[in-house]
This record gives sequence, C-alpha cells and structure tokens, in this order.
Amino acid sequence: MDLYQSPSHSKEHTVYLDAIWNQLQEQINPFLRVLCINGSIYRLMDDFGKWYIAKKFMEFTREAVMFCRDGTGQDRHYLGAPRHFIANGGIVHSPDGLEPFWTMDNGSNAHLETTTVCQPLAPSKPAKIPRPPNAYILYRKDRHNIVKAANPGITNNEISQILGRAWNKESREVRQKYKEMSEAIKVALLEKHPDYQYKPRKSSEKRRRTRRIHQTQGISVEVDLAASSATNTMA
DNA sequence: CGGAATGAAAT
DNA sequence: ATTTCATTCCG
Repeated sequence: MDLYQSPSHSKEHTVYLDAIWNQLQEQINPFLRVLCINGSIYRLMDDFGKWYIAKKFMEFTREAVMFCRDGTGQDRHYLGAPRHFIANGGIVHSPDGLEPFWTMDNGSNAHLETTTVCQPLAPSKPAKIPRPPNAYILYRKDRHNIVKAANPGITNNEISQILGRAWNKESREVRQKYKEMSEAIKVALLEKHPDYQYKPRKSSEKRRRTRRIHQTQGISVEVDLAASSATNTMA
C-alpha cells in the first residue's frame, strides 16, 4: 500500500481522527497554547492523522505547531508552536537531513525524543484582532435573528435597512445601552491586547481571495526556531 | 468579495 | 472629508 502519507481521505479515517480531536478539544480554552496527548492515543495516529490534528489545532493557535514527546518520562506528547517548547527551557535540535528532536534543559538530557513537525497552511499570521463592534453593530447583531425569523426569505441587506431605521428611531436609553456595551467591549479588548490598534488597509490591497492552500502532504521536517521564517502573505 | 446600515478610528 | 471595518450571509 502507500508507504508514504498519501492522504487517503477515507471516511473511516477522519471519523476516528475526529473522535480524537473531540477528546483533545476538551482541553481548549482561550489561554491554552499547547495540547497534551496521551502516548497511547498519539501512537494511534499515522502521518496523515498527525497532520489532520495539527491542522485542527492551528485553527486556534494561528501559528505553526509541532508534536513533541514529553521529555520527563511521562508517556505523552504535546502539540504546540515551537516557541512554547523553547520558552520552557527546552532545546530543539535539528540534525541535517533528519527530523528535529526536542529535549528539556532540566538535567535529564538522556532522552532525545524525536518530534514530528507540521507546517501551517497559512504561514503563522500574527493573529489579527477583530475591530471592536460599535453600538449599531451590536444592536443589529442582537436583532438579526429576530428580524430574519419574522421575515422568511429576507436578505441581509434588507435586514440592515430595517434595523438601520429601527436604530435611528430607538430611544436614547436603548441606544445608550448599546453604546456602553460597545465601550465595555473596547475596554476589554484593549485590556487583553494593550498593543491593539486599528489599522485599515487601502482598498487596493484588500483581501485577495482567501488563499486556500490545500497542502496535500503537510508533513515536512522544517522548523527553524532561531530565524522563524516569517513568510509574508501571498506573493 | 460586494452590498446595506451605523459609527469609531485612521488617513 | 473620506475610507476601512466590525456584524450577517446570499449571490
């Protein structure tokens, strides 16, 4: 059969992978950067499986992730961006030609564990922070489904027209309520991202078609931590 | 992506 | 003063 990872997208294949992913997903929270995977489960995955799970997790991290075996003797692997592994005093060695492996700096350097690396589909974006919604946007968001349910077949543009009129007729109290909400959201955002700054782009450089790069075989051994190749967006 | 509404923030 | 974009989602 296929010695290499020719991604056979068979139903059964992804079904069990989805099961694994669902399991792992329980770990996910806004602060989680690295997933923990039991060794037994890890060994259940082939190259395609690892790529599949990594791809899923990258939707959260928005950056390149890699698998690393726990160097402390625990039978488990971690999945996360390389920077997290070195941040904890770890070291990633990459012998020429061979797969890179990772060790912890805390004494037990006896075991050099190998790792599998997955490159991101989209070269690690700096995670763009969405603009905070203004009062009207919040108002529309709230009533969007209401209006939609009341008017079968209505288009979003029509919903905007209706709610635009409704908004302008709304009482000061209501408008004020949404205004405060939007400001609270803005404050929370700035608290979470002190560096955030609205950066509108020129319409000329507006989002080209979402570069959907279906990397058939995303397993490539290539992780340079020293000089993280910050490949820019499309050419 | 454009569009349809409003408003905040950048240019 | 003008333009982007945040929300929503069909064409």
